[in-house]
Amino acid sequence: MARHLITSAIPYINGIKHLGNLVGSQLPADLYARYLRGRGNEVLFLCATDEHGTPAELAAAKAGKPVAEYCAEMHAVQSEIADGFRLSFDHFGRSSSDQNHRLTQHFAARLADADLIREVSETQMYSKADGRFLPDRYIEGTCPNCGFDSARGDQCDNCTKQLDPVDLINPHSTISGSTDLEMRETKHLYLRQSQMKDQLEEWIDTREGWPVLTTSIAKKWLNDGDGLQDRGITRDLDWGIPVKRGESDWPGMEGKVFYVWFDAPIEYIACAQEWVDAGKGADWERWWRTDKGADDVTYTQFMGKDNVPFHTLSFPATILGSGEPWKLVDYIKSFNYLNYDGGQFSTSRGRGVFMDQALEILPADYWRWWLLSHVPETSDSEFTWESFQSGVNKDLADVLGNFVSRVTKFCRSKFGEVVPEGGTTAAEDRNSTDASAHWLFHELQERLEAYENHMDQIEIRKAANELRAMWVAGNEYLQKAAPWSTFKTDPEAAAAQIRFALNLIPFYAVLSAPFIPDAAARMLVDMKADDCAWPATVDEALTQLKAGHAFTVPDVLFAKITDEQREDWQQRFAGKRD
RNA sequence: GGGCCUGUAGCUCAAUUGGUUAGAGCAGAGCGCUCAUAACGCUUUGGUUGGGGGUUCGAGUCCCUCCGGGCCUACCA
Repeated sequence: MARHLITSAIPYINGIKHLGNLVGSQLPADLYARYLRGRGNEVLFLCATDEHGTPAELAAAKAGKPVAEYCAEMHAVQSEIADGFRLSFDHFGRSSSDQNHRLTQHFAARLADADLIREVSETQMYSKADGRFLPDRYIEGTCPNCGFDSARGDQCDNCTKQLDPVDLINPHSTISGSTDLEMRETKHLYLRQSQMKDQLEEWIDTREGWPVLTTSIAKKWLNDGDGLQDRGITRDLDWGIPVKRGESDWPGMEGKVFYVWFDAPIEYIACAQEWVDAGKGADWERWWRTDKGADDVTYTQFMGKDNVPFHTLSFPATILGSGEPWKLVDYIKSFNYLNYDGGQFSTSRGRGVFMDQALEILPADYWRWWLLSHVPETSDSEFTWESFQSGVNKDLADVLGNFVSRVTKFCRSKFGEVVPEGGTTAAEDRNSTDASAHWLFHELQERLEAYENHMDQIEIRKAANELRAMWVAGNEYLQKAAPWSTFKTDPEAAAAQIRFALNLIPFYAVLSAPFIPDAAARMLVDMKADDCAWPATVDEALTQLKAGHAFTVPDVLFAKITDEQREDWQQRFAGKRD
């Protein structure tokens, strides 16, 4: 039994995430975790909320709440929604946890001891009215290059020229609108990533089979311009992890906190500690310390492409630089973006479907299936209501749901709600004469192998295609075998055909559970087969339900999305979130 | 500006990394079935692989060029 550590990029705290965020890391990570657990592996699947930084402070202020209280509330909200989507985290932690405070300060001390941190004095824009230093993009003004009047301090959205906030004409704070700004001197800690460039590059170069998206972004940062740059890891904020060198004060750094991108990945480790402290596990070090049992752990990270530089460079620099035997990531699965109906999902403009709204209108399985079968693996992909409706109705309702319905109802009407006796199926006896059953049998063997291979490789779309093809094969079998006409002349043979077909239901349920866990669970419950495990072989799996085994005809597994619903939702989610 | 990715059937995507006649699903058309959620199955229409040029016995795949889309560019996270 192999051991797998899986982390999803941690979602930012300042609001409910949209479907694009969900499909870019948490959902595929959950699919993989469920699959590996299903196959009997030991899995630790961690996620958390990313709670520090300027946007969190501003969101809290807007909500009129202390930032700690705001974050606690939003964590609870995000946690509940994650449950709603059946995201099977072993623990959903918080980057603001005590554990992360201590660990982040510990890493900073180790890096300082290794001479990988330097102090830099610099000037930054300070807003007196806001009482805070402002990140460049929170300053707006007129672009000195093109005259655009809402250019941000980091870049002009109109002419794309990179700017410095002092270049702006008539700069003002986007928070208060105040023009009372000044450049103030401040001191910050920088992680000397440039010192580690060769080490990081060698590590990247020796990773095998990583997605092009992952390695190309990493190489770009390593070699662009003057190479990998040192990175500021502290900020002048109130809310965050206080800058300390381990447990000691850091002279000159009073009142400052670590930058979120320094402490957020460390939360992956701290989260395992939270998991133990919450009483859910016994030993976090055997997952994270290669000197304490994590040698045989396979660690896989999931994230959107915007997170790649931090996971391929900054976080490994932190780990390698510490000189301690922490587990490094083995495989980084990164995703492109999901667009919404011809444009981007937009949190700020309320465009698209947000996770809470999605669950209000349809069960999690609908979203899980469509999103995962259209996950943006090779390029950006697009959500449209037409595609969603047609994908869900066709795949889930017509192909899978209706299969379950037609088999169980036919059985009930001819034999009762019990697996019928008589004849032999191709799974029970390779010498059976049911040619169509033999066809199905071989079809499923091939498809199952392909499905497992794709899931092992985290080729999600391809895996979804194979799974769907197995559902289709069940319908093909029924059409070939036609038990409704067999029954008229040879009820025993029809009984064998139906027994064979009934066995497909728990088989499908187990294989489909990573994609559609709720429907899979209902299928198993109704078939009184909740003890079914991942199939070792197809013939073994298809003889699970023996003659005489009682079951219940399931309710409709997936109601179809009507045209009226689709049009209604299309309108409702086109504009502003209410 | 620079870099990376991308462009394949009406739509969404494949194509074992240069190797037979470019394949699936959806949508469309025809036929069949009547167990089932008006569901299912079979057959079928549909392509100058964005344009042009080149390398090669052979190019969707490699090179050049043009056109379109996207992302990143280090102080949002």
